[in-house]
Amino acid sequence: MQISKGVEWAAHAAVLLSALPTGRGLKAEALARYHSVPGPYMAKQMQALSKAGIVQTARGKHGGYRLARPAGEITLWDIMTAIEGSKSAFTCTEIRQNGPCGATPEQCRKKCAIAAAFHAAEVAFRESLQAISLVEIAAGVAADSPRKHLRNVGAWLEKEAVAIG
Amino acid sequence: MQISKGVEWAAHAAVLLSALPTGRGLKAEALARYHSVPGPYMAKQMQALSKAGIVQTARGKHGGYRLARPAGEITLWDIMTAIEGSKSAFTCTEIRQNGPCGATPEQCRKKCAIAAAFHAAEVAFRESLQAISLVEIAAGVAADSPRKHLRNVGAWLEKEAVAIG
DNA sequence: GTCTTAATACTCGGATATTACTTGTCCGAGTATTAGAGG
DNA sequence: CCTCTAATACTCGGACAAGTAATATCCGAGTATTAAGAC
Repeated sequence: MQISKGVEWAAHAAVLLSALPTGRGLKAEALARYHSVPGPYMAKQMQALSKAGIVQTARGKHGGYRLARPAGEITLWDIMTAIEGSKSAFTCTEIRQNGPCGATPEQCRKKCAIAAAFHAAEVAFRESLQAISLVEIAAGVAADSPRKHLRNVGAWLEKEAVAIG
Repeated sequence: MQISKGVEWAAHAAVLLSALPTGRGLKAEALARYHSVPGPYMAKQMQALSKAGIVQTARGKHGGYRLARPAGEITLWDIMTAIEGSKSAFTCTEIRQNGPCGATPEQCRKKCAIAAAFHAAEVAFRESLQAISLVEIAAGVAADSPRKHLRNVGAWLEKEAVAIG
């Protein structure tokens, strides 16, 4: 039960992109530099977000990443599944069918009770994350930041942002 | 985000132990044989349950494992944390403090908004699992099993069970 | 001066090593049985 | 025949390899710029 570190990076990167006006973006190297994380691995996470349709990309000299849809329509669950994959955390190997008292096929119509309990818990986890979009995250971050810090971030973004149509 | 296979095995083993009357238990080899899983690895999971205080052990010739408390007081969350450890799935590395616009220490009084959202989701996950005890699992399994199968299991348990004081 | 074109510089994308962890296995520590010898 | 003792057989407990996935990295594919050359 371990969430990949890439999820954290991708989430922070997405929040940063959400601070940009529509039509502007950042290149992978800038996203990595902003948080002082290894550039190539950051790029790998951004590729995953791209394949999941969360960010749009532009190649070439003025290339970079921008959000593919409004920040309010991108949840933390979207980002997590983009990086980790959408397979469920608990995988039932149906060991109830094994051994001297193995369950008969007709008993297995219904899902194994243990698997069902874990899947219900995962649903609760998913719904909690689906309730949080980049907008709420950005608002929370802004509320905790002094005005001076927000100005610094704004200036940095203005310097690094590129136009992506 | 992957739950160890050992959690599944330990959960099934605990449910099996809950079917025994108080004061009786099973040895690790029997638990493994019941589900046709590798014996030594099954034993490893049982050791984890033992260290977590979920099962009591007896060594020696008539050794084995029995539940340490009533099945109604053992939840799936207990079993999962016993195997996987109780550290949270999302680890915040505080990358918001890095880079050219790193957050100042006073901003970090409050938890990072992203980490807070993930931890809230984990709480929902945990509470869902804490609501399910071995009793509910056993009841669900029994409801789906034909009478004949339950008799087979009962006979097998009677044959393999050992007395553990 | 203007248009075409080819070279170029800079970006993303996928394939490639390295490390950490889960999975699977082994041998030593510990205890009730039990066989045997002595009383 | 009973009791004490020591050997024994069987269990759990922690230490030890093998396989797999996460982490970190590199080089090739693709595009806007741009500079040169022809008209």
